[in-house]
Amino acid sequence: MADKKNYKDTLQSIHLFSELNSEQLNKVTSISEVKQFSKNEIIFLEGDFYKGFYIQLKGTVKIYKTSSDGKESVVHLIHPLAVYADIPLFEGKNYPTSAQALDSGTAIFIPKDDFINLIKGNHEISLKLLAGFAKRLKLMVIQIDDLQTKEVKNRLAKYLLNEINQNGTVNLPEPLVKLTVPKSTVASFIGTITETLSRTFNKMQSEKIIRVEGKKIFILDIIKLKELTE
Amino acid sequence: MADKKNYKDTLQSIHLFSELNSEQLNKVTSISEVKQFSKNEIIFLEGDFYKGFYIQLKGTVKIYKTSSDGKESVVHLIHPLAVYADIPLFEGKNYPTSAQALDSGTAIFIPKDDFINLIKGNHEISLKLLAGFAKRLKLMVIQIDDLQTKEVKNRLAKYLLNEINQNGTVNLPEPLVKLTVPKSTVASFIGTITETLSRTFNKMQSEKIIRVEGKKIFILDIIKLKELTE
DNA sequence: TTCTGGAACTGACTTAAGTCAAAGATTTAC
DNA sequence: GTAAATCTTTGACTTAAGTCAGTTCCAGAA
Repeated sequence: MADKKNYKDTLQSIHLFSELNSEQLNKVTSISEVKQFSKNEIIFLEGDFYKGFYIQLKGTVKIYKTSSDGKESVVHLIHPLAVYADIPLFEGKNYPTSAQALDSGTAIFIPKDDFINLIKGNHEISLKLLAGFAKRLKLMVIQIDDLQTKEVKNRLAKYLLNEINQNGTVNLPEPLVKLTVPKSTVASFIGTITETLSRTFNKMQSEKIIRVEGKKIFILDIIKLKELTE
Repeated sequence: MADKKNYKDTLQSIHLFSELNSEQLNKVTSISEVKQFSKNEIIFLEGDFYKGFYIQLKGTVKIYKTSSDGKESVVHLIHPLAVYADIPLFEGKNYPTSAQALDSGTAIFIPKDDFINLIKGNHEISLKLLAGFAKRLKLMVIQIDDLQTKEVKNRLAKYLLNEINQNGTVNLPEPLVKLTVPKSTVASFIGTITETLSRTFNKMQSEKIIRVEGKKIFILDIIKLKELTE
C-alpha cells in the first residue's frame, strides 16, 4: 500500500535510521505507528509514565516545563523531522517535560521496549543516537551560555536567524520570516515574557533592523542582525 | 606496578567502563594516559583541534565559553570521576568550549581515534555513553528552565543544595558547604556576576537561611533553602 | 456580517540585576 | 613575613526587564 511505502521512505530519510537496510526498516515500521495531533493537543505531560519517543513529520510541537505556580517555559521547539522525547529511553521512567502540538500535525511514535531491542541488535543506531545527542548537547551548551550572558535583543536576533535558515528566504533582498508559533511561545522560548518581546520587536523596528507585520518579520538589515548574535 | 593496577581499578569504577572485562580494560589503559594539571592551567581552548576527552580523577575543572568582549561564562564544573569533552567525539572537529584546572589535579586523557575504534567493537560502551549523554541532556534542560524562569537567589539555593549532596555534611544539625571554586566562578556558573552573588549571599544571610564565613557556607535553614528551589 | 475570546500591544510603574569605582580581605610568591 | 596580586565586598547609580492594568487587534464561530 502506497501509504506504507511512503512511510518507510520517510523513515529512511531520517538521519537516525539512514543506515538501516530494508529488512530493518520493515522492523521499525512494524513497531511504530503514525499519530495525528489536533491543534493544542497535549502529547504527553511531565511526570507521565514513559512509553516511547516521537519523530515529527508535520506541524510544530512545543516542549515545555511548568513551574509550581503554573508558569511555563518552553525549552525546545520541534519542527518536522526532529526526534523528541528520546532522552528517557536511557534516563528516567517518566517524561521530564510536557509536549503540546501547536498545529494540527503528525508524528511517528516508537515504543520504548521495542526500540531498545532494536538498538541492542544494531550498533549503528546507537552511534546515530550518540551523534544526535552530541549535537543537541552542543546546542544546549550554547543556549545556556546565551541565557547567562546575552540580553533579550541578542537572543531574539539569534532566534530570527535560525528561523530564516529553516523556513526562510535567505537570499531575497528582503528576507522574510513567518513565525510558525505564537509570539507568547517565542517569548518563553527565548526566556522572556510577551510584553518584553513586543517592546524588543519595536526597538529593533525603530533601529531599522526588521519590520514587523503580525506574524511576518521582514529582515531589513541582516548584517546588523548577525552582529547582535556575536 | 602498583600505579598501573590502581589506574585500572579506577577505570573500572567509572561508569562508562564498568562493563568492560579485564582485557578490554587493559586496552583502555594502553591507549590512555594520566595527565597532571597545575592550578590555573589551561587544558584546552575553544577552537583547539579536538584530540580526545578526559576523565577527572582529582581537582576541579571549569568548562567555559569566552565571548568576543572577553567575558567568560562557566557552563560546567567538573568534579572527580566526571567525564568531559566527550561531545566532540561525535560532533565537530574542535573543542566547543575551553577548560581550565582550578586546582592542581589529575585526569585520564583518552585520544579520540583509539576510543572510536574501541567503541566500534564494544556495543556496551555506546550504551553507557548514551546513558551518560541522556543524563546530561536532562540536567541541561533543567538548567535552561532555571535560567529562563528563576532568579539568582533560587539558582544559588540550587547550587548550594547540589554542593551539600556532593561534598557536604547533610546530616549535621548545621550542614556546611565548603566552596570548592572561587566565588567569581560560582557567580558565572549560576549566570550572574560576583557583585550580585555577594549581595545575594548577604540577603540570604539576613534571612537566616545561611551563614557565610569566607568559603564556608553554614546552612541554617535547609527547609527554606529547599523551598527556594521549587 | 457581527460577535467574541484569545493574542498582542501599550503605558505607568517597580524591581532585579548590571555597571562603575573604590575599599577590604585573602592568597600567593618572593 | 611582607608585599603584590587576586578575590571579594560595598556603595551609588543605571538599566533591562518584569508586573499590572487597560486597550486594541484579530481569527474563528454563530
